[in-house]
Amino acid sequence: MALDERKLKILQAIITDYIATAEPVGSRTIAKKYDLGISSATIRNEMSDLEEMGFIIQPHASSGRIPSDLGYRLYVDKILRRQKLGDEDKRIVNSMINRNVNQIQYLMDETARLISKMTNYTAIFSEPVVKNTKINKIRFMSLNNADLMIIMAAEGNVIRNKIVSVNYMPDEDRLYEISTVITDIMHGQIIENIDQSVVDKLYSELNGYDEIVSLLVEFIDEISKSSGMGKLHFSGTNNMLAFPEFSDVEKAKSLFKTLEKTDSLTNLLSDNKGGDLQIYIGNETGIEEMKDCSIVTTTYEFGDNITGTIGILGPTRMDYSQVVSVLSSMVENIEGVLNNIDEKKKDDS
Amino acid sequence: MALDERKLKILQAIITDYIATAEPVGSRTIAKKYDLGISSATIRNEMSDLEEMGFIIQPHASSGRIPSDLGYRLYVDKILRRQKLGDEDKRIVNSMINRNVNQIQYLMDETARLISKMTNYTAIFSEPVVKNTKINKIRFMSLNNADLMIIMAAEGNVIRNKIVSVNYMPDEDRLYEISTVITDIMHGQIIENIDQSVVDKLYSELNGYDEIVSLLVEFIDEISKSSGMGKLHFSGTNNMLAFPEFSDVEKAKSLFKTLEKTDSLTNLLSDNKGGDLQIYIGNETGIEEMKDCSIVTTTYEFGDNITGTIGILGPTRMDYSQVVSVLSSMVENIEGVLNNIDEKKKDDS
DNA sequence: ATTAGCACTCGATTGAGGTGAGTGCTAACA
DNA sequence: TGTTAGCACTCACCTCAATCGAGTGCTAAT
Repeated sequence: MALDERKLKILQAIITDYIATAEPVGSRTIAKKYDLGISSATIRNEMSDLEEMGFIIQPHASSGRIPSDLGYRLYVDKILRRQKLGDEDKRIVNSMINRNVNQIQYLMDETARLISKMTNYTAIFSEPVVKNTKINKIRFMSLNNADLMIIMAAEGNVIRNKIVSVNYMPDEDRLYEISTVITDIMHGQIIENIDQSVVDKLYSELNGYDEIVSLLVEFIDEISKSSGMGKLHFSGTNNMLAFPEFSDVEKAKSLFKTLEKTDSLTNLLSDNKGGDLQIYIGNETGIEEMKDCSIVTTTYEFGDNITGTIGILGPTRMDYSQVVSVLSSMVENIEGVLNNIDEKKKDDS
Repeated sequence: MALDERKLKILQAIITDYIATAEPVGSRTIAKKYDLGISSATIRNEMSDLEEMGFIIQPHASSGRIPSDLGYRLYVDKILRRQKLGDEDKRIVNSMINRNVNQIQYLMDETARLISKMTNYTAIFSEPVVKNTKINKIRFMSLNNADLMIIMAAEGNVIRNKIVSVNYMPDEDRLYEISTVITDIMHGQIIENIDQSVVDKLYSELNGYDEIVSLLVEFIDEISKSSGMGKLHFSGTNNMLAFPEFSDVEKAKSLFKTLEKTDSLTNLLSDNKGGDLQIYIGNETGIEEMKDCSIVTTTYEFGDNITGTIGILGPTRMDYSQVVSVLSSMVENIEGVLNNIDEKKKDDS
């Protein structure tokens, strides 16, 4: 059985309608609402074929059809075309991004909020991963005579800090000198690749400050060991409650629980090895509780390193065309900003 | 009509049962389950009185009674006695707190998570408020030749930082000198009280660095102006979905929406002017969407300054005795830790 | 190949009883 | 005079059957 033009059009009509209504779509509805020039009976025949091919499903005999995961997949692969963002949206995105050029964390947070507002789905992003990036500077700041804050700045203004307790606290000037020495040694080093030779060098050049060096090494170690992906953040999870798919509180609760223990989700997101958008439909997510959900992910990067993943979570009947266009424009914009920072960094002495 | 011992006992039985079941409580249930030595008919008479006095409500004629806001209020004021935490809980709390002694933000976050886990309600806390506290140190860190990070450490290891763009970037040594001068001027100043004379002093002693000084002043200004209360954080909002009160998705959605726009909630929390626990029952919250919820709040403080509020949100029929005991023990523990930090600070030169 | 027509299916809605938990009232009792 | 047993009554909720209607599959005509 061939998947001709007409079948595709009918499938598209079913998906479009189902995205809007969340109700099974019948042949008559399509004949009336979508101007295909054929009667409901013909559509019925075609639908019967589409069902046999696995693109649509009848929830129960004698009800309309809903798209299957495979149907969405076909839609995404064959039919979906990227739309451009509207002017209004563009304006909002730009103003948001310009206000936050300096801090990636904020930028991502705001981006997620914006995405969830624009799409009414849930935005997910992983914190920028630091371990693949280069160290820029290390500084110390004594908070009192026992607590010392270690501050690390990495590529792209990514900041990490930790407060540690020390037995012996050097005075401020000495701390500054130490941090200068350390920065000299570590500047430009890729965090993950720091090995014993670097550590040895730190110890030998900073004789008498073994305590601080060992705390620093521990700090770097923690960052390096932190799982391949940063912590996940969500925005607009409440939006999920608006979908009839989750009008059953039990279902909503189980979804939220799944979102909370993030490991499986983290795996999913880290699956995207850079490059283009990735779309997981229904069971393709591999997560039982998300069989009625789809996730669209993409990565944002700068320099030579992938820094994080960003994605949109919605019901399987989500408006893929909107989601794809929003997501890709956002990433484009973010990367523009990040690369600007990157340029500036390269000028640095 | 007097509120005698027996009426109180009946009220307590109604509340206890309703907390457990979320179902209206009838006279026969009480006669059977609670050993009050009187018949259901007598209880009915007493319940009729209690209703007349406004402590309980009949959702519809001929159903059991449920406690009114006033009833819970009476319960909280007259009947409630603090319980002690169990040993297991104590162990968990202590190990959590010891792992996080250094960073208040983390400490609060973990505390909230713990509270929501222990109670199955929702924990709320406001970020420590900095503006009433004293500045400890100011440092700068150049990230590249255009971006400068300003770091402020305040009392109790509260850290704030901001990345700003500068036209002229002094070299590292000079930045260090500048920060030393600034710290000399500002150390010990209460953020909110910084006035023009201090600002003038900064400008005059740092001739030639007007740009950086003005950015610093702006930064301090932002912190000082930031509303009287820090950003709100939640933990365990999903727990609310488990309560039959919110088995209607619409209700859950409206509650979550309310939590998102935090202004009214912030007002409520900041109402607690230090001191003891405060309990808002149902409409006492003054928030329409929370008429079925109660909030128990308290403040944690150290030094001479109130630093933040922490609270528990649950349905009006929440287990007040548990909530109160958990909350007060947690705060006791937190304050123990914070005051330790404080001690250390005082030793600082 | 397409369409109109028709019988059929089955989920959703509606309405009528029935059920049971609970009340209020009254009269009897200690 | 406070307490209790008994009884009629109320009302949310459940169940079951009838009905409705959106939708299908099949067949025969175009």
